[in-house]
Amino acid sequence: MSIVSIKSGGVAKSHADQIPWPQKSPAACPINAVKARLRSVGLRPTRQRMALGWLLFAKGDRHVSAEMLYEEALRAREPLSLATVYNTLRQFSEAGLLRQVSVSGPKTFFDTNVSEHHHFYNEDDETVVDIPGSEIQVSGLPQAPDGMVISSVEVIVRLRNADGQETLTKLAGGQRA
Amino acid sequence: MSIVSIKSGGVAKSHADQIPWPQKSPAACPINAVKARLRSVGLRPTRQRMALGWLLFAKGDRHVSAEMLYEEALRAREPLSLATVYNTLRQFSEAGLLRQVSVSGPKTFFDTNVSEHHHFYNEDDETVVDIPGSEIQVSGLPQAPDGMVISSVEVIVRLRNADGQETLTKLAGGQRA
DNA sequence: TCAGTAGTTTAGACGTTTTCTAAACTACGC
DNA sequence: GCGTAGTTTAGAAAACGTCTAAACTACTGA
Repeated sequence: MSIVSIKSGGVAKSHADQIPWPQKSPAACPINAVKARLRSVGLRPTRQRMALGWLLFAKGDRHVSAEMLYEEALRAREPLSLATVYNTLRQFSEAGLLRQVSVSGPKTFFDTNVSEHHHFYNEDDETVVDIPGSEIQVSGLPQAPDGMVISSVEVIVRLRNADGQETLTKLAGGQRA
Repeated sequence: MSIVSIKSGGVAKSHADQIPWPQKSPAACPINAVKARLRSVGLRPTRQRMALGWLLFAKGDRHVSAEMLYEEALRAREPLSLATVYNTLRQFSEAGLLRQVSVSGPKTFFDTNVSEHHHFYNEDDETVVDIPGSEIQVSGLPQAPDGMVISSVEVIVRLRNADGQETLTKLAGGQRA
């Protein structure tokens, strides 16, 4: 549970920062870049972690759940188990390579963009999207309570269909009042 | 639905079991107030819903999970099933009597304060607390994407122990890298 | 290069949280 | 009261994630 130092400026910004990621330069071999990244955070570059790292980081910003990533890996003919996907997502998050997004749906989402930014959450289809740009600002942040320290600040903007269709559908559905 | 927002001023929530419905009008009997509330959102005032409504709304602002509320109801000698608690929490939320809090832990939390305010989430003991006061402000809110409408804006401030003890303990635990 | 070792993966069992099902029950209008 | 639609319920089942122990593998040092 330590997304530890994504923020708050100073602290131990893992070695990952030293390795510039989405490279345009064709010179740097992506495979080696993934390997270097894993090494830099103390994770052995196994076949499975390389494959997942590749899927996660080679496509720019992504919001994935364990199940989504697992299926993607299978489609890419990378045999691995679902347990490995769960382990890997957790390890990547703890290492600061990923960030967990606080949407309280049934699934846990991970974001490959660990820099400061915020999210739309579409309640109707349960998807997560970055809020574009960076105009959004949180001011008047409170002190953390005694003995505690702020580990992250997240803004979730929840969205619904404008016409409320989905909501009505849902209401009409199951055993509701 | 606007009897809702009772501001808690650091109130000691020790044994508020006897504290009656917090309201100005002495005429209205608390029981009837719950009943009226349920009726006003189109829910039949059954024994179970009355009991849960009472537990939820008679004590000021609360953050409850289904399990917590279920146990509380049992302690209060209100026989009902866990399924009813889940159904009721969902129905109350859909009716706007409660608000779901976006903390992506294993449990879903519901807040009896549906007015605009934000939360601390303690990652170490998985508790939710209101951010006191209302200095916190979100500016530069983006437009909702086409066809969508903003249903809520939530700020989650995640907290950790300052010394990182808990985190280290947890790390030492399972099968980590 | 090779063996030892510590870290990793895996299938499947398991735990927890939540939803579903179908039968019994109940609030409410007439 | 009666009928009916809305509710509740226990238990089954689903969904999500973690754990276990055995097999596997990347790395180290010789």
